[in-house]
Amino acid sequence: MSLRHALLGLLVDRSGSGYDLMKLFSTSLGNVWAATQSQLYGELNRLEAAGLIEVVAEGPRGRKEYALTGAGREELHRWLTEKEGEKPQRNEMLLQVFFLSQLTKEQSVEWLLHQADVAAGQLAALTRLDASIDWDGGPISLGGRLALEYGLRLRAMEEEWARWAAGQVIGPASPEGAAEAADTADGS
Amino acid sequence: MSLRHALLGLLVDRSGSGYDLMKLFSTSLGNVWAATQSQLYGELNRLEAAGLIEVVAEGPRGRKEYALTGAGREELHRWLTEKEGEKPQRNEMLLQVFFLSQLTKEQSVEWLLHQADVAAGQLAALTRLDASIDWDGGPISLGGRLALEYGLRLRAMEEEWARWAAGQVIGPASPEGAAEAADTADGS
DNA sequence: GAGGCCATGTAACATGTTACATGATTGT
DNA sequence: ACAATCATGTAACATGTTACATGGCCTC
Repeated sequence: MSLRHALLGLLVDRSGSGYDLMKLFSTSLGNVWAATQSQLYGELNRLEAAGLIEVVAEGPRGRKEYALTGAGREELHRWLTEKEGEKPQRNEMLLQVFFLSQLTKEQSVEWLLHQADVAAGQLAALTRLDASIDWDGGPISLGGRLALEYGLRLRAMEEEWARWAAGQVIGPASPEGAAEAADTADGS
Repeated sequence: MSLRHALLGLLVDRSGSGYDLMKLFSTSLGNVWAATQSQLYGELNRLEAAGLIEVVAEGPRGRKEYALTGAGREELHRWLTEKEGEKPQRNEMLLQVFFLSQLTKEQSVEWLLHQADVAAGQLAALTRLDASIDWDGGPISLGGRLALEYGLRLRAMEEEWARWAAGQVIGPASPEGAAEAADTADGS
């Protein structure tokens, strides 16, 4: 139930409407937590019913501007300090890796190099994002910087891993791969 | 809908009952894709209704042993070769990082070092797992090894990142942190 | 015959996705 | 007036979680 906490966190130091919050999910925050518009408005209503946020202003087009209540601030703090057990993990890419043997060696290598390219592309996108943000002393900026650095390290790791894995598939010594033996200069 | 594909993948080179498959999810495969017993039995029935698997034997206690059909094998292959757009990402730990400024510096550092310990523990667990598996020529073993290596690199990265992040929180130069200034020997 | 494992399932609920619906306001 | 953007919502469906229900088989 972390969408709830994402919303509380965003409302900590500025009030905003669902529409405002949506824009944050589509940009910076979307890199660590995704949410659809549909989900967001529903959750805002539930948060208000639970007394964790309240409407502090109403604007044109039915705009409702929300702010944290004391209870909301407490809940956010509780969530940040609790230690929880490990959550179930899911990584579709790794699931596919598990069953990579269903493909031919050539297909597997191609697949892994594609993953490397995807990771490289994500790394480039994060690098661009990094350059585009002015890291002045905003309140979210420390956390944002740390999260971004995680992303940079993660994608770099993924690219390296995928290229390494492609090498593993080809094999430390692949004697039967005669088709691609263009050069006979492999020593030792 | 990847639970479906996880089941297809597991049934590729050996038939098995829901109970058998459950055990795989609680051990090796559980590291990349989690599933509950409840979900699993439901999905098996749906897969059979869709003609992707079939009951090849019935045993005691209502045991039903499933095997892939041709259509199931095709679907698995399709899933492995399709290129899909990026899925919504969610990482609760990073979400918390985003809002770390709600804690004091001391609390933030403690929190980050705790994350480092968690990652280190996971790394140790994977290392133990690695040592316990005999990597003979099983059909799943190549994919399993690659996935495990990903996990090892990921957790190592996470630990390093968390320790680095703790350093960032303390600050490149923290003039007002007088309490911990035990040594005055910081050069430059 | 009793306890432990084998084996499958249902029900209630929470969370997330996709598509659609509705309309106000602003700028040109 | 027209389009773009602002703004909130509902409905149907898919996926995932937790708890409970039911009973057969095997070994000691």
